[in-house]
Amino acid sequence: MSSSDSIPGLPPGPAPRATIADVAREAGVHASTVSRALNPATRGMVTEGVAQRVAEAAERLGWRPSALAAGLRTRKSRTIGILVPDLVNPIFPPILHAVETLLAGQGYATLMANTANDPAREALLIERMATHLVDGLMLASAAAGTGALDLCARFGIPAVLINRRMPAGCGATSAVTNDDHGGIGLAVAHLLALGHRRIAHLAGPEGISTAMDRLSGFRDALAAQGLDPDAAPILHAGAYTAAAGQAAMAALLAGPRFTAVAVANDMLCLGTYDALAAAGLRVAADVSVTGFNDMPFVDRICPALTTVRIQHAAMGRQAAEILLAEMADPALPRRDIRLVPELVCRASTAPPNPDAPCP
Amino acid sequence: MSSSDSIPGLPPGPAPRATIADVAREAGVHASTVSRALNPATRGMVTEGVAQRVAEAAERLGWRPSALAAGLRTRKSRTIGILVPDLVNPIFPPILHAVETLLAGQGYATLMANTANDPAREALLIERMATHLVDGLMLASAAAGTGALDLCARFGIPAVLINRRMPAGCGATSAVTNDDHGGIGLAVAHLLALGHRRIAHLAGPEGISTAMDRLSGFRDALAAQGLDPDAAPILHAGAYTAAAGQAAMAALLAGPRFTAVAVANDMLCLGTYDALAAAGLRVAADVSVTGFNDMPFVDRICPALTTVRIQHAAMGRQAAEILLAEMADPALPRRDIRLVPELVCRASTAPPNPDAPCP
DNA sequence: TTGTACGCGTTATCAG
DNA sequence: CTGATAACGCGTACAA
Repeated sequence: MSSSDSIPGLPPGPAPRATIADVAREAGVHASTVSRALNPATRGMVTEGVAQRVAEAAERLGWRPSALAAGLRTRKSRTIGILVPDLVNPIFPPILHAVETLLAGQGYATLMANTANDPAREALLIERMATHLVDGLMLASAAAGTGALDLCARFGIPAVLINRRMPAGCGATSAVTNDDHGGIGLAVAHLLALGHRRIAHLAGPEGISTAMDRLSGFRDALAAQGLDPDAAPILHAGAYTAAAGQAAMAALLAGPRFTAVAVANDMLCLGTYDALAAAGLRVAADVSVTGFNDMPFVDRICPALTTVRIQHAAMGRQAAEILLAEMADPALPRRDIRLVPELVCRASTAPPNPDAPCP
Repeated sequence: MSSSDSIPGLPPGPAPRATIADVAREAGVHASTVSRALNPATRGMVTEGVAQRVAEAAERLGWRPSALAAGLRTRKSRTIGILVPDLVNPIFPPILHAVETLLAGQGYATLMANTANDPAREALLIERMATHLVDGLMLASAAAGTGALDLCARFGIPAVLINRRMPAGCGATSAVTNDDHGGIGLAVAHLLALGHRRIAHLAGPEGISTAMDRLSGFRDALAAQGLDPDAAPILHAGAYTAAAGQAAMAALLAGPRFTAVAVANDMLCLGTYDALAAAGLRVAADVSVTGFNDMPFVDRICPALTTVRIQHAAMGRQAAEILLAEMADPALPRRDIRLVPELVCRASTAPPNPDAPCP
């Protein structure tokens, strides 16, 4: 009975896919021999001549192993999932790109999904990935607490965090993040060196680890220079969006005076530029602005943004490497990688202008 | 502290996945009944009470169906693949985002991969997706001919093209593209209305359908106004990158004079800006520039780019809808959707300046 | 070195 | 309406 016979009850598929049994028949060997001959790990168990015959037969029939059948047997899908909050946020594509490239090189397929920062959606997607038996999961979106990690644990899926850390104590998961604390310090040091003393901080949304780390880095950097962090104007934006940045910056401008602002995120800077323009202030000339991320094209905006560059690609690559390593050996100690950022000086910062308008 | 670190009574470590047989035992029915009760399509075949008991048992055991086992049986993985040339190119994230969102809503998982515009890599990735038994494939990267589509046909995988069309005659595949021909016409009409008569075209790489369509649209738009297309300076960039744009623009500037340039792609415009600056020319004031795509943040560059806006998200959404429809009914006629673009006027275009320097 | 036998978890079919 | 049974395609102890 040939496997290409139509199976009663199943719709007549257009493609009569060859199975391992077909290859076995074609090569004049048994199916298990085919399996051994074609699996690199077990090729040694078979005679050179047989291996060749099998390979030729497989080629002739255009046979492709079914990852589903193999996975069902091995409990491994050679598939890895990655969850990002919002693909349209330009910091994620480079990460995703690096991840996919590395995983593809190791023979893994990448299952991608957007959570839209919605915990319920995130949970649903994780379940779906569990259903698809992903071998590992990369979370760039675990903003809303430990729910996602709990799910991974329940499904027994190895996980790694990207650009996010859980609160201290929940350290059972590796994370690859940027050194946000030190990064914002670079920006503050730069502003101080330019002569600024009244520096504001436009912080990210409360509860997000990058926002908290950058805020504390900002305060510590001021304190290190003998300035009082409590005297600095500080405001949290509602989200990492241009609109939220504009609103927050407008509010900041209504408060105590400052000559420079260290912003927690490039996207917020776009709104910051708008708010300054609306207030009749010039970036750099009247108020210096620093960003964070060095996302694509901020070197092209007007004026070019001085910002803290994150190693996006390295982040994705390292996270993927760590995940693969922990999949191979779950007993491996968890890691907490902080990549070191770098300040990129452009045109949005300048010495304080004593003649600047009000703020 | 995680809530799931230990379930009392169960051994810690790798999660003991429940199977359908466990649920059947728990609910006191047969495995087939469980399958029927939990599958929305067959729920009607079981008693209400039984369905409820089964659902509860499944919930109690935390059972998740194995997509692998189900797929092995049904020959459907509820997974769809999407190939993009380069995730870092900002036109793709919105497309991918829209695709994933729509597919997720229909219960599909999205397998994503970068081809890096490498046909060999593309072929490998398609094979891998075939291996994973994707139910359909979306190709945003079929630049190098019909090889990809041949593979899909051989594996019997329904496919849809995004932002790319095959040469006429290869029309066995649906495609969702932008109306590139008409789109560049909008840009040319705008430049003509401003008073420009010597308009150049910085074209995209030869052999890419978007580049060819935009080029012919450019020529037709000139001809429609009684201008001679053959007199217009035209040069192909080597790739859709800023660097290629800069090189091509520099070459264009060395040729016959023009007061405006319709560029085939926003990314090329970035290089165009550089080349103009290097030649001591001001964008808009000396040479008007139009782009194509309206990719993120070109409204923020200096000067803000006048460009042709593509409906990226709609492109992804429509393509996904078409793919799902054709998967459901392969006999459906193939479609060739052209989305209509829109001109966005910003600051990179102005009336011709008679006093401009040389070009 | 190769063949045999079985199981991975699910669904389709047929019998009751 | 439900139970029993047989695939789906492959990997792998175990036997030969």
